[in-house]
Amino acid sequence: MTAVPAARSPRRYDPDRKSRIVDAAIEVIADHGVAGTTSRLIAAAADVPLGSLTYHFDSIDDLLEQAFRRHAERMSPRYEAHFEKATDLAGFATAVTDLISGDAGGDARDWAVSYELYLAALRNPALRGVTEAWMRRSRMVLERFIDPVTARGIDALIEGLVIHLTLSTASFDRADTRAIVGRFLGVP
Amino acid sequence: MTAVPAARSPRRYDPDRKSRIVDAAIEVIADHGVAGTTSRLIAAAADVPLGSLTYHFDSIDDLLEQAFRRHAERMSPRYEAHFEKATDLAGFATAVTDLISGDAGGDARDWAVSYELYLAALRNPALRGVTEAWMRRSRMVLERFIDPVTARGIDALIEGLVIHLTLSTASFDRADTRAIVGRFLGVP
Amino acid sequence: MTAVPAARSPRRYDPDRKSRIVDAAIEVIADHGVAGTTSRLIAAAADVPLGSLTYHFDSIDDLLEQAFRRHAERMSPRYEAHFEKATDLAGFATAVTDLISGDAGGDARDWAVSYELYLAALRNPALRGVTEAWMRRSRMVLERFIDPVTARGIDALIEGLVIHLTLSTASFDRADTRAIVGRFLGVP
Amino acid sequence: MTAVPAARSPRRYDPDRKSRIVDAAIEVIADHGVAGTTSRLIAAAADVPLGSLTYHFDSIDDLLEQAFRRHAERMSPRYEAHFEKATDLAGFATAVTDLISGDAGGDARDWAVSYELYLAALRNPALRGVTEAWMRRSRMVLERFIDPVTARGIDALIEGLVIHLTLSTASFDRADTRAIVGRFLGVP
DNA sequence: AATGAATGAGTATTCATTCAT
DNA sequence: TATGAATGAATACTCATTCAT
Repeated sequence: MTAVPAARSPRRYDPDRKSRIVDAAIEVIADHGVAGTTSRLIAAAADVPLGSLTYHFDSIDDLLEQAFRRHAERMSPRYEAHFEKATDLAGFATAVTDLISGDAGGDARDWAVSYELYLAALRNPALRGVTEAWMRRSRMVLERFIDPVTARGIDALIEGLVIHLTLSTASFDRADTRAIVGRFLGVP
Repeated sequence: MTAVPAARSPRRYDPDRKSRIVDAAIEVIADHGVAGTTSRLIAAAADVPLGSLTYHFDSIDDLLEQAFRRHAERMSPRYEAHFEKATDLAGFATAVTDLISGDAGGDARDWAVSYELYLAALRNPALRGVTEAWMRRSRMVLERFIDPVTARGIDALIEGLVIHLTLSTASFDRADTRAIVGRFLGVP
Repeated sequence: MTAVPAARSPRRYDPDRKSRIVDAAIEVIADHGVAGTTSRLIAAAADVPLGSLTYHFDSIDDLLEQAFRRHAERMSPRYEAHFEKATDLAGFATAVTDLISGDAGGDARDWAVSYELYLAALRNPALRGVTEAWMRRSRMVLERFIDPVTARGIDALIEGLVIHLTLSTASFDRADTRAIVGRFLGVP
Repeated sequence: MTAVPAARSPRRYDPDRKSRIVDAAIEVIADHGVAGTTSRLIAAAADVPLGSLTYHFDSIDDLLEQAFRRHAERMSPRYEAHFEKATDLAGFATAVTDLISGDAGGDARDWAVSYELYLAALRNPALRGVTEAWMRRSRMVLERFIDPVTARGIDALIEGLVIHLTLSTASFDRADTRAIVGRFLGVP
């Protein structure tokens, strides 16, 4: 006697839905920043109903945390791979320069999510673990080529130069970047 | 038993109220981040009624922009003053180290606001002018001691080290910082 | 002495809530005019929480549009039914007179909503379709008895007389109305 | 010792400011409707400070009432003048047709304000006097040519036709209007 | 006499979250 | 298990009006 003859649920058995939501959250953070990220935007990006979010996650903060965690865990291997082929200090300097100049895989969106993560971690201790792990892994890669203190310096240099590069509208000369890196490493 | 008319803060005529609101906004950004900044928080921090905000500012975005602008304009002179006393390259290296180690005036809150500004500028072109001006002034200070390319490197190094320092729970050795800076400047 | 938790209307599952809100909006427009219609008034009239309005409607303008649409669609059949029983021109003249004098179903509130619709349509093109459809249907009814040009005249006459009747505090003689209508139709 | 050397008040001695505000209110009603009319819009239109409104008027309702009153008092003489030159019934029919077709002075904005007045009067008894006076004067003009009952009919006919003409996107034939008027007056 | 700064009640709307189904 | 309707606190913002100057 009821009108609708069933057949509506368009997505039964959707095993990696939870994972897809996390990916969607990363995209939304990249596009709108944490400040502009809402449940609705994430649900829309993941193409799932709104209720699905609070079903799979305790809260939106929980979801954001998982999104940041995944982002960091995804960046680390890329970072590592980027330095894989470098064998000597000159090759390392080139790899660092590539990374800063954006010739590597990581694009502006990825960096933006990373900065969102940094800022979020500043206020949310639960995210400190994520940033610490990320920094530790990055530094371990760098320490394959240089001593720990210099690694810390190079790490910071990369961070700072990418930030300035991202913010600056003025063009940035690759040769300058190479010179800065070379100067720091003692590799002209 | 009826409602107490009580101390209705009779704050009429309050000349620099607008300015106070901008200051309050900077404080709220420092405490809660842009993502957590609301009209109510700012109004409470400035001790003004809610309506006062939209009377003095076109929108909350307008207010945030003015807050960031003031923050940047307040930081620049401090930055300049910090390097005032340095005369030679060794003194400069010490000043840079002081700045990074937080031995200078700028505290963690100031840096936090700066990073919020960076992130906001990433999405709001209106703020690009603010970040550009800030970076230009900083670099001009550094160029009193070193060539433009090196200045760019030191600028980035400061940025990156402060970020990592701020995020890291692990302690950071001042001597290490000095070593990194010295290495970059060729001042052991 | 503490706040009474009391009868928190546990109205979950309320199938035709959306429809009820539209009806409530029509009532509020009738009572307060478009100028005095607010979300809160509509929500109160429909006995739903405020958030329910923007859940079901994109905006209050969207809701008003749907309310006007429904009003027009509700009036047309009544209009048609009113002329159902008329068979000749004399009967038609009587029906027209009844309509104007308020002896028909439509009451002053209905007319008020119609005028609100007219005024709203003057500024909101999206409502033009509603008024056009309404006028087309009304005229089609009248054209069952008279030629299109005369129908246009009678339509206008009804409109104008009802407005004046509604606004006038002075009493209005039914015989006068009948005389006017008869004069126009050539039915003494 | 104070900074600003006076010389600021750009509008001292402004005797008909109050009158100008009333005119501005009429314009704002024409442009935005009563629903969209605000103190700020009126003040801006009159180029006076906001405080000037509540200085000269008890409230915004008081101002609106005066605006409507002036509008009606401005329309009546025009209405009268429009029929001045008509001498016989045929000339009268032409004048009525002109009025409806918009060939007379009154433009769409004036009619819009009139309808706003009608609707406002429906809910605000204070405005009834205005609409009554307006209708009385209009009818007196018409009664120079026709008997009171017919005048009432013609008055309503004009009202209704103008409304429909204003709302209709479809073009309206002047000859049709003339035919309708002629039919009513018995002037072919 | 005149005003612009100030106010707080009110506006529509957004939001993360709840919950009956 | 999964959802979409539902919620109410919170959001930014508007408003007519007040009032110290």
